Amino acid sequence: MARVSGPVKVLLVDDDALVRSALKMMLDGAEGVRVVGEVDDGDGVPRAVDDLRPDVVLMDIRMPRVDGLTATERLRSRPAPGGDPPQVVVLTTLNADDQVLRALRAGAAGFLLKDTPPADIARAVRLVATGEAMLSPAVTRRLIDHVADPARDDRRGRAEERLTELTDREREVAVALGRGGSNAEIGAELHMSVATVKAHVSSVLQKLDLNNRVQIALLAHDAGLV
Amino acid sequence: MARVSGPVKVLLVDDDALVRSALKMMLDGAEGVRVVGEVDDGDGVPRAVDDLRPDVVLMDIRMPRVDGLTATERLRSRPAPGGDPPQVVVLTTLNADDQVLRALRAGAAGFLLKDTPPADIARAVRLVATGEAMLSPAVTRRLIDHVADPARDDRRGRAEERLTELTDREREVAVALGRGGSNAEIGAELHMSVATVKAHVSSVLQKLDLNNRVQIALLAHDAGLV
DNA sequence: GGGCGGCATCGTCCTTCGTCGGTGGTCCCG
DNA sequence: CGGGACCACCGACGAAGGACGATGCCGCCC
Repeated sequence: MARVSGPVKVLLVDDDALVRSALKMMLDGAEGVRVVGEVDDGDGVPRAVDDLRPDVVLMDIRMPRVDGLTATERLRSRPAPGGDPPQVVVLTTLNADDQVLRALRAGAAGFLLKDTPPADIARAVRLVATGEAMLSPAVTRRLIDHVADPARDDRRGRAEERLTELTDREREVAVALGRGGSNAEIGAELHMSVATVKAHVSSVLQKLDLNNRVQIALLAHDAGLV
Repeated sequence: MARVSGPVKVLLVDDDALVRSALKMMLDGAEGVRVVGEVDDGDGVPRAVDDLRPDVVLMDIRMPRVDGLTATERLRSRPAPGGDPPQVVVLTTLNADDQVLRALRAGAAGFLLKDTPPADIARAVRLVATGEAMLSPAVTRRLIDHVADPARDDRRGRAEERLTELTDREREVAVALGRGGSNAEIGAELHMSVATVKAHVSSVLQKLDLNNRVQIALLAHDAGLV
């Protein structure tokens, strides 16, 4: 994250020469940004990065040989031959949930759709160079929907609520069960005989209206007690 | 999400009169935005929303009586007395992970830090009115780090990987187990005898080096196969 | 074709789980 | 004080789970 001064060095990765030249023109016209190289496929990225040391890589997804997501994963996870790996901004036309997530998990700091106005692309490049992040509004929307995930959230809410009807000891047993322990292991951990563990387990089953220990374990997980 | 034409109607919520008037001046000077009201605390929001029908609420977090997050939760979850509830953009000075998440889960479509340039605030207001979303770059960064969650992610990666060494049938059994089924139920579901289910379970236990069915169920969950 | 390895299927046998009943302890209420 | 409700604890026993071995089926490779 140690950027010094001077313009942000950018590497363009896109299989379409027209797109590349448009981006180059646009970015070189912008303040504080300079295009230092271009590559026409994901497989050329590592080499270009080593040679040119860009601060930011502007990466297309769809490319013939190695796609942009794979290239991003490789780039961000490799042993960094001298300094941090460059930041990656993915630039694509399509906005699919799994692609966004995969890109961000791979370490991308930006995800822009190709309808992004030129000024914003330049701005995104400068931003990610400082360690911050920028997404297209529609992508932001998707990401928010993903983390908000009402389904998961109220699963957890309900699970927590149900666990409150348990006694302390029962809850401890339930949590230990959530780690996958056998009755014997739980007994050892909580200093009680196997018979007692069973009694607690039975009580939990009855109170929560469940059929077997697996369901207790899953519930404990949903409640986030593991 | 049915916005018609005309300027976006905005309600300001902030306990500081100075901040409100600054925002009002700034927004009324901007294209396509009009401030239709101001409130000095979260408790006044429902009333103002009913009276003024804003498209967007610009909400501070820290307020004396009812804070902005609580107000957002109430606003977005109530039975919508006529049309969709307005979109909420949270506007605050501090960028804490739990606050961001809570706001977004409550239904906020924007989260801006108070150092956001005026033009961007107006822009964010127009954007969220159309159903998209906007976050400050630093907030985006946090959110990305949250979803990327290396810990969870490679738990899942490893779980998936380990499950590949199973045969199809074994994997089916593992998934059914992940739903909390007994051997008898699994057998009925997959048309095989209890003895066969047990054989598959045993095989899975051995291949994955686990001790009991609970651990299989948890692994299946980590892998996201439920 | 014979032999070999992997898979799905099942029955047998021991281990673990879960149910049932019971003890002692605390607290509270009439 | 006597009873009732709740809790933690335990033993015994039938039911489910899990280990093991066996069978038949396929595809593969000398």
